[in-house]
Amino acid sequence: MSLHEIKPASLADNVFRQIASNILDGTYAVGSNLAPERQLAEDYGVNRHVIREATKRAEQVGLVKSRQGGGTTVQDFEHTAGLDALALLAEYAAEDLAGARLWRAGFEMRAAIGTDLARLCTLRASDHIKADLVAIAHEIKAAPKDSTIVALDLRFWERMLDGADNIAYRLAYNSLIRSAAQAPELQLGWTIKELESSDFRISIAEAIAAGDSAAAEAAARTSLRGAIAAIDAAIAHLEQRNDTTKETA
Amino acid sequence: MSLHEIKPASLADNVFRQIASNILDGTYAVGSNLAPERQLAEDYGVNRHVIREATKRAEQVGLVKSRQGGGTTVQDFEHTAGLDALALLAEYAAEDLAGARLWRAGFEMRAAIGTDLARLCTLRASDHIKADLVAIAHEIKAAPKDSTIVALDLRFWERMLDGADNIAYRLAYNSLIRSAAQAPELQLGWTIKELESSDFRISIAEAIAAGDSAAAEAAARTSLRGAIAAIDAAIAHLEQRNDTTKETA
DNA sequence: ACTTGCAATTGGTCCAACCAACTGGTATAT
DNA sequence: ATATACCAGTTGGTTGGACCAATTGCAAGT
Repeated sequence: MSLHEIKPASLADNVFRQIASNILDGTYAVGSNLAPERQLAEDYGVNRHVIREATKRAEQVGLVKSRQGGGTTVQDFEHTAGLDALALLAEYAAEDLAGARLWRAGFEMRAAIGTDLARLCTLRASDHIKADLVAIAHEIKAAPKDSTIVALDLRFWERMLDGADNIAYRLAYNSLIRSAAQAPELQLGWTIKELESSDFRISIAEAIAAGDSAAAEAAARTSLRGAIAAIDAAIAHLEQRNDTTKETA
Repeated sequence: MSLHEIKPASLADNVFRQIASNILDGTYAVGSNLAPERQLAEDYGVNRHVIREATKRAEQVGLVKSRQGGGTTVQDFEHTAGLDALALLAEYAAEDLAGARLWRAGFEMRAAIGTDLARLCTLRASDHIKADLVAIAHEIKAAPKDSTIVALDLRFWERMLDGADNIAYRLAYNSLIRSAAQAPELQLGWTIKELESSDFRISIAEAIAAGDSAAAEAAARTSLRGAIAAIDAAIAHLEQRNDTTKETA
């Protein structure tokens, strides 16, 4: 069993999470000001420095913007926050329609990146890396369908990132992983669904090893879109239920 | 002319930048500890709270990790940082080989996302948005090739993001924009090169409006890879020059 | 050689000020 | 009456010093 890392949860950490969640779920309106630091300090019962640390982190993510003398303004995170904010969104997302849309967004991005990763890997990866990919793909096929397979899949991706030599993809992938880590059980479910609908990455790895970038791209596309159809179905179902609820209301 | 936003550059801001740059360029070895906060405070000639604010921001980005009593450790940002870190990398990147690779990485990701964005837009965007896209595409064709065209292109993307309804792409795009903003002149150059090699987004917009997702995808792919070839050429040139330098050394 | 335990180190938090930019209202000048 | 200038309050930025709490490493004891 893999215990979750114990979260230290410093005071500033907690305050940051609360502020972030209030912004992300719309409790704090865009354009409005946060309460003054001194006020927040009193409200949360902590020192002002703790508040400052939290708001500064929020500013780093792009959730707020502070101006000396002018207060701290809530930003429109959809226009100001970077991909790092996705993990925060995932943290507070429920298992509802919004949550499903979030997962779909993440998987769609994963598919797009993964497809290009396969192409670039074919063009740039060393033979050593290509051989590794084939080996890992076979391991995945043989692995039990629990967290083991997720871990192996991560290794596969890691190797793809090594081979593709693209720092943007690498960092984006880290962001996606962080987001997915917010709901490990969902991640396991969707990942297995994705792998079931393909031959476990083998076709990707072999196309890369064979130097056929078009085939690698196609294999990756097919494979990585496996889970998306399932999520789409879940979304359609939730949307339908929502409509029904509205009608009966 | 558009003046750059005046940077307030608080003390913590400066410290953060220095720490970040030292980590990103490898001056601070991965796994090593930063100097203690009290020491850094003395070194930089600022209060310890300022140092804390800076290191906390660095921790938020994934550059370091602090443990009470145990010091602040430099992380391997390629494995711990998210896409937000790309803008930091871009900030300190020179116009050399590493810088060119960074730009290529960003444009490759932009192409991958943009291609899928076009596909999703075709499937999900409202007629209103689709009409907007066509209109903007024509504006781009008529626009003068200076910062005007970059601004218009941003609007085009913004509309694509609206239509595709994918929050991950939206946030990733923000990260990319932030990175590109670090070198506006380069951005202008590559963007024009990209637009020159296509018919100015019009084929994308029309395919989307026509509801032909495959055509939209293909048009986007073709168009968005325009600049990459040029960057590839620049990289090849720089690599060759590097090799020559080594030989003569 | 191993364990135990204290003491130094180092990040986390608090308190109490003061500085500096911004905001809004009031008084003054036109 | 409008516009300008100014002042005082608000609010983020910075400082200094102190104490708490987790970690680390050396030293004493077995």
